[in-house]
Amino acid sequence: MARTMSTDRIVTLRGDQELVARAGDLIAGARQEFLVAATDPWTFSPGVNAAFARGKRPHMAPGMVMRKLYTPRAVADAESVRRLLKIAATGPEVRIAAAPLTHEAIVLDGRTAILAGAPESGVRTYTVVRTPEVVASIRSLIAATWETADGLAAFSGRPRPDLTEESRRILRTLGAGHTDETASRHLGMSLRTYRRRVAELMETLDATSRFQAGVRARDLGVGG
Amino acid sequence: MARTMSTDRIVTLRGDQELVARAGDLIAGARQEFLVAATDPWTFSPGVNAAFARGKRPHMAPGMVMRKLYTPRAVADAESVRRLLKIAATGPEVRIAAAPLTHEAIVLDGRTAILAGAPESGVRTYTVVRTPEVVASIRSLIAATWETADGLAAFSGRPRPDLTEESRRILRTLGAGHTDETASRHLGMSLRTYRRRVAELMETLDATSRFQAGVRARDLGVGG
DNA sequence: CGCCGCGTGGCAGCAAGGTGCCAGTTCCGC
DNA sequence: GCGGAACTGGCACCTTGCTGCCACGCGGCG
Repeated sequence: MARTMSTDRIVTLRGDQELVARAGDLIAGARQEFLVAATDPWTFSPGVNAAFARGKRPHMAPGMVMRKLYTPRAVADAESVRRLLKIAATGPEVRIAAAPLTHEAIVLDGRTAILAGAPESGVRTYTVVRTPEVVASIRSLIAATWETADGLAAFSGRPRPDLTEESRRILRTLGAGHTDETASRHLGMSLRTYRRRVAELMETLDATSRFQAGVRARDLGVGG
Repeated sequence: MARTMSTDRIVTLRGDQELVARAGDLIAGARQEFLVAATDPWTFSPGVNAAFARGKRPHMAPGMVMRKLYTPRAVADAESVRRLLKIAATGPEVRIAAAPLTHEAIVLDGRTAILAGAPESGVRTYTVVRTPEVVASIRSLIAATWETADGLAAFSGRPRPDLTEESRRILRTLGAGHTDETASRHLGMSLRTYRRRVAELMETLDATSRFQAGVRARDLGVGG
């Protein structure tokens, strides 16, 4: 029958100090998975960065999944993008969701969720949840948003390579799924030259496999 | 200081009957907003439809926002799409998120969340949450997923393939530009199995080259 | 128990992709 | 005309990707 949860499964903390004091070790103790969803990397700063400063930082162990999901606000200017790229360089994956994430959320190892609430009379509140169903739901929703979010690359202001008409034609034949053999004949050039073109294209697309090249090409709007 | 939530703010219900008995009025009582995130319209059926059958159905009042968010599985075949279109015709907005929503969630008027958990010994459990921060977070995440989800119109044509989590992982490693060798090791499977998976994936993507598969994968929002 | 179906992994062999090398051609500018 | 840079295509060789075949292990099922 209906069963009320034990009270320690959900706790509200008031202010950053209390967050650090009560949840710092929790955050640092993440082992397999560390998910963050927030508007930008500075939202949590007052509290979480204070914790991080004391070494209470989740360790980037091998096999650890560390994902940070932000809103477009996090890439509003070039400076912000640079800071994000620096974050990404230290290990975590970073993506930008199209929609605003008004409430920051952290999920630790799929077992604990830390949810930021609106400030009450100037003091930020944080809710620590351990109820399995609730944490699983939040984790699932973050995963869904993550899935449709763009990688940082789309925002790093990397100038999109300007492709010649021939390059576009080659990308189209590649996208058509032909073999190099038939594609080259179709384009009226030798196999050798065709492959040379493809190699050059992959260079400009910064791709190391044809699959990756396909993804990148699609991002540029060609290939389909 | 730390404050433990009052115990009635989070309750776990066991089984559909209990859901109907204890939360039926809650669901029917939604006035401004009714959000559902689930894999497909039939996941909740045993419990919620039973409640609906007794007239405990949220009323489509003017000004009421009623949104139903499903996964690609909900539009896996033409029959399912038809049923969804019928649902949409009665009022609610329906969208399809690219990613799997493994845990069903309902949010009522931004004040109450009902989260489905995994069945325990055959009995489905539902967790009713009223903690404001938790509900607000879940609502925000559903909104973010909703924002990037596609309308039903995009699917009334051909059904988009329903990819498993493993498939997504494989597409991501492909998109990362690894060789099969390193990719398979990274995913902890043999080279042979990895290639088998890739072959299967290319089949479902209807691609004849890896480049083409990359393009198709990008169209589905995975691989980057 | 044996038998099945099923998923996995190793191996072999082939197909496809990728590249260094060199010869031939074209198109400059001197 | 001459030399050289730039581009092309053929050849050879290697890597990578792809798949058929078979063996092994595992969980039902009679």
